[in-house]
Amino acid sequence: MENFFQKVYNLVLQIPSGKVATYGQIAFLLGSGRSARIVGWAMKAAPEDLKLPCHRVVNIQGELAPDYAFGDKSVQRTILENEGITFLKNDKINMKKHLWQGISLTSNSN
DNA sequence: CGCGCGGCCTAGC
DNA sequence: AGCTAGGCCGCGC
Repeated sequence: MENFFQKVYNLVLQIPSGKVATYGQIAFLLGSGRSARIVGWAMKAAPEDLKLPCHRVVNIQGELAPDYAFGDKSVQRTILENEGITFLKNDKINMKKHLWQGISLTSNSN
């Protein structure tokens, strides 16, 4: 039985390069759309050895994590750009284009 | 072991 | 567009 955190890690690890997911989406997939905050906490509590692509996890507005997440917003942005993510002029991720929809409807194997 | 708070959020006012 | 309130779980005391 995995904890909520473990579930979060599992989902986040399933996010492919060039795609991004929102905390709310992940939380929803976990069965709790309100627990998006826990997802965020899971990021900070995520062990480095998991190589959790927390940079692919952003809020629903497409904004990057606060500066204290990666130490600097530019870092996360650079990583995402390297992943193929495109940004809007307002420094937000183009959610319309890169929002991860890998699970939701297709196959709920997990 | 139990209560309390805080958090990379979200929706509502 | 900015702030408050809200539901959830892990960690600290």
